Amino acid sequence: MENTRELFQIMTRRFGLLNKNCCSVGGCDISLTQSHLLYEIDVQHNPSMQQIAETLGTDITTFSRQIQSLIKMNLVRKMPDPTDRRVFTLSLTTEGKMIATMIDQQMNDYLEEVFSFMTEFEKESVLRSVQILNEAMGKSSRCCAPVKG
Amino acid sequence: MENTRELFQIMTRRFGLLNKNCCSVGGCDISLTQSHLLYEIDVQHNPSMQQIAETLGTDITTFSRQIQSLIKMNLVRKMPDPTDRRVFTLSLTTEGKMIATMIDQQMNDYLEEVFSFMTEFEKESVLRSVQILNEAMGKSSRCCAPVKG
DNA sequence: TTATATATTTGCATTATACAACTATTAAAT
DNA sequence: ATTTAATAGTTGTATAATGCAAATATATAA
Repeated sequence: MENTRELFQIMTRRFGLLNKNCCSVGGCDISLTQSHLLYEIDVQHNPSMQQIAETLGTDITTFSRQIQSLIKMNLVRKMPDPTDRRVFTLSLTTEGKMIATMIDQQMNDYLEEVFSFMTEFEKESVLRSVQILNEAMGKSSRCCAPVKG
Repeated sequence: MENTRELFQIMTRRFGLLNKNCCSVGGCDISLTQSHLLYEIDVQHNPSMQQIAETLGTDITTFSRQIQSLIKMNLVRKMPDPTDRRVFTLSLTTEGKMIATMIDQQMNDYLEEVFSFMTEFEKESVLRSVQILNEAMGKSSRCCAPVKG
């Protein structure tokens, strides 16, 4: 009775709920979207606006405003690229880095709790599977290459 | 370098993108949220408004309006519960059922494509892992029990 | 039979989102 | 070199999504 889509539907919904809860840290109220921005800016090395917007599949105009509010919150810095004056590169401020780390920590804590209901063997298998899944989705032409409306 | 959170972050983002693309079927333009509503109404047996709203972690007032628009699109039916006149039970119309089935089919197609990049063994392992993950998240006190703001 | 709790809806305000049009800058074409 | 085309980003405007507060209707408890 449980088809493949059902399995993944439930999983993504649960992660959605998890994420919803996990982003308010240290008095700073971060939305789910914002936490994804912080995460991605942290991971990539001085990315441009376009880069992050594309990674996240967000319209650049929406993204521009999202960044504006993160700058206002003093979590993100926007620097003009010296080699191309059209481009701005993004980075986290000290405070932004701190918040990103806290969210990361909190998510890992949550995941640890989830893993506590598994055997060590199951945990390894799940981690490995997520990795495999990510790679496969990376190869797919349909995932991760957001087709604009 | 790839910590646990990172793995899951990437996975959920990719699924988010996948979902974004997969919900416009048969000329009918369904949003991601709406597809989740259709799915859940389909799965549960004549659920009440509250039931679905709670499952999805959506505020009941938002949900009320979401249902209103699905009714206007003739995808969902709302019937007064004979045993408790405060309650309305939800069900899919024939058309709603059709759309839900088409989305389900499309998602399964996408997933099949993703699986095509794996060995049969890996696929089995991934499916099993998602199942384990869902069960574990179900047991967690933090997932799936959306704590309101 | 009054008080309290539950299910749902509407008023209102806020936020998120995206398309179109704009500016500024760079790269390509001739 | 100079016009043309492409790229990066911002702002105007409109629309949709969301949620809190308050209201209505019904059910349950005191």
